Parts: sequence; C-alpha cells; structure tokens
Amino acid sequence: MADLFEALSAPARRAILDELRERDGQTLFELCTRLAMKHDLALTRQAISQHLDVLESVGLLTTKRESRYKYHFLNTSPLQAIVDRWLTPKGKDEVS
Amino acid sequence: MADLFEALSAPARRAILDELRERDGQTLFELCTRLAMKHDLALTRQAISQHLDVLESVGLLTTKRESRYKYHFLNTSPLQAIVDRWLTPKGKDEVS
DNA sequence: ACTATAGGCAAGTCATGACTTGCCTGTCAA
DNA sequence: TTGACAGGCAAGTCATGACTTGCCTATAGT
Repeated sequence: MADLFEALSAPARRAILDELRERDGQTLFELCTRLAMKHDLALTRQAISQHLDVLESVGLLTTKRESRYKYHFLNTSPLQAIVDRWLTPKGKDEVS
Repeated sequence: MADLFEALSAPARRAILDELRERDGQTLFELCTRLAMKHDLALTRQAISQHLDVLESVGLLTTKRESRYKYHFLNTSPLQAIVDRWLTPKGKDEVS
C-alpha cells in the first residue's frame, strides 16, 4: 500500500492516531485495550497490528523496540502534505 | 460512502481536486479531457462522474447547473478538519 | 525448565469500492 | 425535427483491503 491517503481511509487507523495523540508511546496491547474501551473499537490484536504496520509504512508513526515491548509514537508531519497540496494559497506558478 | 477520508483515498479523486485547483468551475467533459492530458488519467466519463458525486457528497466540491452544463467548484474547507484533528497543538483538554 | 506475556507470520474469508458497458434524458443549433 | 453534445441511471465485473483464525518466536519471571 504505502499511500498516506489510503492509510487514513480506515476509521480504525484514524482512531489509532487519535488514541496515540492522547497518549503517545503505547504498546500494541495497550492500544488494543484502550481502543476497545474509549473508542468502541473491538478488533483483534492482529487487526490492530496490521493497522500499525500500515501507519508506520506511510510514516504516520514510528516505533521503538525495547526488549519485550514495542512502543508506538505518533508522527503527524506527513499530514502537512495535505495542507501544502490544497490548503495553501494558490500562487500563479507554485512558489516552488 | 460520504466519508471525507474515504473520498480522498482514491488517486483519481485527488487528481480531480488538483485539476480544479488549477482551473475552477469546469464541466464534466472539460475535466475528462484535461485529466487525460495533464494527469495521465484515462478514465471513462462515467468514472469521473462517479468520482465527482463522491467529492460533492463530502462537500469537497459544489456544483452549479446551467441549462446544458454543470460546473464544478472546488471547496477545500472540509480539509480543515484534518488539521484541527491532528495538526493543532494538543492542549490538555481540547481548547473546545 | 516451565509458563505467561508481548509480538509476528501466513493464509483464508468477505465486503466494498473502482471502473466499465449500455442505454436513456435534456438542451441547443441547423 | 433531426442530429450533436452534455449529462445521468443501472447493473455487472473485478481487485483489493479489513478482519479473522491458527500457529510460531522471543523475552521475563518463578
């Protein structure tokens, strides 16, 4: 896949971003439980894991493995591309 | 469908937004030809039309029928939701 | 050594969205 | 009124992505 917009198209992945925004650096299991609780997201651990893979592949999150645990960190900078693409004033010949 | 992110997930639809940003208020046929030319987008008129329906349903474009012609106008304001959701500084309890 | 915990790999099901083809409606010009 | 042009409706094909189930690896604790 590896496409930013494609990655954002799944509600579950957006919920993950929301959740990480509230509490950064969670592990897979933490995310599973908290998504089920606060976001009414009842998914398999596998499903969440796959979503995390996608999000990481497009740069929306970074990970850090530490012995048994793998922590997930939100990175919203790729989203800036959206702003740059359509939300900036036009300018006859793109400001380069 | 009627979901902003879902709408953005199709490359063809993003190309349409790009094209309308360059030249607003185009008709379906104008879009067809210009997309084929400048964006290497070889799609049926029907395909484009369906994409336009989706984009309109999520508010990314507005239309104005005028006798034989239907003009399409870009509206990027829904995209602001993305910025508000993830690109704004956090704030312990959402600035409301 | 054994068990529990955290995570990964792989294959399979299922639904939905992208695109096509075929035909129909409406408006303008000769 | 006939033909050309702009657009719409509907059904069908096809691929891909979301999610599951089942099993495997690795680290830590007792």
